[in-house]
Amino acid sequence: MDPVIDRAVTIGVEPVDPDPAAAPSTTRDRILDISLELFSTQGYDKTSLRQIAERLGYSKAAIYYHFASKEDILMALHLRLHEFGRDALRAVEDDDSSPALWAELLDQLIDQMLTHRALFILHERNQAAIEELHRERSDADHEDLQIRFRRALSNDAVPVETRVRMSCAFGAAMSGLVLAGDVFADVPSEELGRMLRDAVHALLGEPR
Amino acid sequence: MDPVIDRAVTIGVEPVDPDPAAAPSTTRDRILDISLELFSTQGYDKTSLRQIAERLGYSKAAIYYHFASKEDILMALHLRLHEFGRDALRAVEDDDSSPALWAELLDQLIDQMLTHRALFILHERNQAAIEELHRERSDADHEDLQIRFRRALSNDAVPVETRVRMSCAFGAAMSGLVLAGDVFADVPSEELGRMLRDAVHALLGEPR
DNA sequence: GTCTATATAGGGATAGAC
DNA sequence: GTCTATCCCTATATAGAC
Repeated sequence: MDPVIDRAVTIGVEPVDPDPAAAPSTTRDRILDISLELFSTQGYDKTSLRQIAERLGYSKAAIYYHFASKEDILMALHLRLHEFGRDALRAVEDDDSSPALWAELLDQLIDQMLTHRALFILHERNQAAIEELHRERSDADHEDLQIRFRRALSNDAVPVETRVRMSCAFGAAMSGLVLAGDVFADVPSEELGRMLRDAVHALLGEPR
Repeated sequence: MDPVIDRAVTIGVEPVDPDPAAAPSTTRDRILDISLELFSTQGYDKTSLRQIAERLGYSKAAIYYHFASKEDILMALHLRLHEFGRDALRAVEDDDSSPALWAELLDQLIDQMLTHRALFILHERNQAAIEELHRERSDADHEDLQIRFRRALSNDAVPVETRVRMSCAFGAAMSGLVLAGDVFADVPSEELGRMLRDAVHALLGEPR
């Protein structure tokens, strides 16, 4: 039984950061944190394992004890986000994708975005790499958030005008990630969150 | 005088597609079109020159006759977008970034986005690579659109609430690119454009 | 649990024949 | 204007010592 295989294969979602105040203790978590930072700033493809290893203080090969591949690191980070999104997504059910529910969903998503900004930026800036992830591994029951969002926007029971509005509301909520880099960095999170929710409701509030 | 160097260095913006109906005649244009397709679907980093050469029907090295590097291909595509954006950007001046002007700017941008969808998706999905482009080459007078947008959003003369709204409006206008892949593909462009403009004006129209 | 050393492949890029 | 052949480098990943 090679312990390397034993651990590396285990990339399930572990409880995310039991104590956020404490610095990451385990090597595995440190790898994830360093990777998150590098991936979200330089991009996944431009970041090499050598670079991660340098920051880690260990050798490159050490990473392979904790992760079976570079992609597995990305996958672990992706699952983190997925975990946060799952709660928010419970609200929106397949048969009822009303604007009201959508607004509720976005409210929660805005909170998640503001508290886990780096994680969202990672996804925003590395869409190609993330999609590649899904293409290769039809990962059992792990159904992607993006797919479920798209399904909601495809629901023919809802008029197109409304669905476009829903899409716009999503774009508005996430707009901080795309264009504005750190433009609104010094605006307190609560305040920014309020403004974003206002915008979302301006788009979805009165269905007309 | 090596003709290779002579041409490869010339990556200026040439008149984009004089006759859109005709298939691209020059090899250079074919390279750009193939690259645009591959870059925007698979991502810039995941696309190799070998792959482009295959589709082209030529050998890998042939590409180097037309472009000095892989990055130069991306740069040429980036300049295409830049050209389209320049017109729209003439409206928004540095000293006056009012919501009204911003709305006007977005109206034009929505049109550009709908007619040059692939080009926008390329930028949306390869932000990391594009930024790398700017980091290396401080390309003379070529000032990036993104930077100018950010400057407008940083203008302290405008209250934060308004600026966040402007950011949201931008996100709403571009929302089709991010989440929805081809969800609204069968909605006619004019109709979709109208809906998007509606959303933008809902966010910026009545300042409160 | 971490390291060294190494294998292997694929990438971008060059030189020069045709 | 296009192609072949080749170089060189860096990246991921493996084997196995400590």
